[in-house]
Amino acid sequence: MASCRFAFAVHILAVLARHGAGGVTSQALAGSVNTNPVVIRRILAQLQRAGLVSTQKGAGAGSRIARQPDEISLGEVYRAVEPAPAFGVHPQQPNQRCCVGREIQRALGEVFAGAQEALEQALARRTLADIAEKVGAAEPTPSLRARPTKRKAS
Amino acid sequence: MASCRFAFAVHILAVLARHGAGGVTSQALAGSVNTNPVVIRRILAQLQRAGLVSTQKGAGAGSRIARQPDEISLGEVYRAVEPAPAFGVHPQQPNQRCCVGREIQRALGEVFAGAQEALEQALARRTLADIAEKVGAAEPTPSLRARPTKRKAS
DNA sequence: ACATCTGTAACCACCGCGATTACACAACCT
DNA sequence: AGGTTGTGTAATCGCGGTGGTTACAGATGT
Repeated sequence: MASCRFAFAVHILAVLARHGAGGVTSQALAGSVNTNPVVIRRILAQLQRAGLVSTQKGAGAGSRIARQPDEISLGEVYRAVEPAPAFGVHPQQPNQRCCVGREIQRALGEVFAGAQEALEQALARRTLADIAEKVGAAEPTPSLRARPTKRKAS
Repeated sequence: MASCRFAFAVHILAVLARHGAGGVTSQALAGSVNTNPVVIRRILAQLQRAGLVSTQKGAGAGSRIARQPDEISLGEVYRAVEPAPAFGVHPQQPNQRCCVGREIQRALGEVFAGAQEALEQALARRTLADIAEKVGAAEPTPSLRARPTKRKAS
């Protein structure tokens, strides 16, 4: 799993948690994450499907968090954004004439399932509130809105 | 982590565990995994560096397992073969003018480390002997060797 | 010497991902 | 209604990683 979608999703939710009821546009979120608004909207769409976020369209629109931050576990966020399993198996079928090749996939499947389970349980023990707390010591973000030009990282 | 190197590595070690002291060539292993011998040798090189396997070069060469199967945990195999962490972070630096952007990486780092730890511990609880046991119910593999060279009781 | 097999470099094709552009649609405002 | 703003989504591009393949030097037993 080399994707950073999960990191982006947690970042987005952390910003939304800080803003509470105030809607935040994808462009503003893109400004904080430092990426393109479309990338944000793609992740936002996944979070909507999972019921973690609600988005209002049209003028003066924006997204807001759909639940209390302490009721959103990072395990949920992970599953919302990374539906594929973290482990890959043989791309080609192993040699069925070899007894190892015949049975290895089943054996590996059990191991992978156990590891995936452990991973998700570890994530499930943390909530978005834990993240927001670590981040929230500072003052509210100034000038998240109104990013007229697209500039590279400072 | 979409790579299947870990699956290949476990497969290779399972075959070696079955063959015990008899050396198995990369070509024979490739026949069981159903891939190219070079792919096998690449993984074999990593397993050698980790001290899990010993290889003899030259004519009539081959690889054999370097420890008892019940003393090789899958966590070791995982670390030998997948040195990179399973979680990716922001490819670009987040916006440092946003308090979330400033702190999110540290917060995510802690979470990721915990999840990675849980994953590796889950793998560490299984050994190669567990895999070999699930696989080993059947009879020894016939005709794993491709070329009619040395005939070794398999 | 010879045959065999490993180690490694080099190269290719493919896939997934993030970034970007473009455009249709929705909602709010005057 | 019309204009403005912002979402949803498709299409495309470039990049990096990965498995597959070929090629070749070096090691080693017979």
